[in-house]
Amino acid sequence: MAGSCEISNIFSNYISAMYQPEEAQPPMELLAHLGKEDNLALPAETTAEKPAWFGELPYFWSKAQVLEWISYHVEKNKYDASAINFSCCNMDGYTLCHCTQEQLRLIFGPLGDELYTRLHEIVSVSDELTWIIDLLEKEDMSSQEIFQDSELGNSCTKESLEEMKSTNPFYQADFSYVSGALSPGSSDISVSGTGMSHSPNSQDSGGSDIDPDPTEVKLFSSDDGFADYDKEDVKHGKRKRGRPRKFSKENRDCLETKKSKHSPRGTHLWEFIRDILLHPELNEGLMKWEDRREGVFKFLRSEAVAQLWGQKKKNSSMTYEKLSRAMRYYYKREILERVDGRRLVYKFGKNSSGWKEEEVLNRK
DNA sequence: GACAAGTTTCCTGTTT
DNA sequence: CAAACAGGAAACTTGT
Repeated sequence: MAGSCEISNIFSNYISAMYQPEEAQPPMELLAHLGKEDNLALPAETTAEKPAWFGELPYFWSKAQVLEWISYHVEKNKYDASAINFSCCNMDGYTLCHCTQEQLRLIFGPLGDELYTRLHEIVSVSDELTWIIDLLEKEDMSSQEIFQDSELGNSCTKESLEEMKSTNPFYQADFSYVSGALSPGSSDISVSGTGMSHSPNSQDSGGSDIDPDPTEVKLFSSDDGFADYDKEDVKHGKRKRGRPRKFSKENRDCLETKKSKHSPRGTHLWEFIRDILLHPELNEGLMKWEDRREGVFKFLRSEAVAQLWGQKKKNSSMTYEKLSRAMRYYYKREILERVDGRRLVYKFGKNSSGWKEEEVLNRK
């Protein structure tokens, strides 16, 4: 997995590149819409000098940003910092996000609860970004328990926490090492893998036609109960046209964990595609630029991309065929342009944005 | 509840 | 022949 700084760049890049056209939402607003001015927004006069952690999601904070964030809350709460074991604060945002409330309480005492709450308020705005976070999570899933992540070089190790358990007066409860404490609803997809994790193969040999990759597609495939609802009906003849209902609202609510009431706008297919292309380090050979300047790109593993899109939309029956129909609708709106004679190749049109190198760089 | 936007699903036919 | 492309038609989801 990439270092956290790198990911942090990816992330800010992602945020800034995202949903720019109509919404024109700068990152600041993205976070500020939390509305609670005391948890994020700073006093008006300080906003010219934003703290390092502001404007980025905690998951991607560096150690320095984490420290700054902690200091901010220590100060804000007039908390007696002498009670804090700062040797345990040497963690990056990734680690911080994985701390349970108990762990934070263990490290920070009563302030831990406050930190936990604040942290997750910030994190909860990241719903629209969770597909990337999910990918990162899954990439990491196999590799370690986060507190042992030598790459991150955290001094807040499992051992040190264990040790604190016995010595720290704040310690009250058991904790597990990985809590998956990201934004609520971020992982209700319950995937066991995207098929993207560490597949050094990703036959970039120019063809998607080898796409199928059955093992991989199987990984995507659904346990979520929506998947095959229609196949039977199709076989047996009549089936309503168009998208069938999945479940009644009640049933769906039972199956899904809580999700923010209105899923954020900006989850458009072309943006999803663009963002995959903008983060080759994350897309692991799903797609590639054919002509970066011109915005020409190609699906390398079309079915895998479709599955990923399906995951994002919680629709496990997504296929490239359906995805491509949606892509074709973009021709009329000039979000995409046709590329004749080339299979699986598309081109961004004049009504798309955020993919050009200048645009991406300018927002860094 | 109506409406619009953006898909999603299905289908038939064509091209590669 | 299979896979991809094209587009019409209709249904669905979500936000306003």
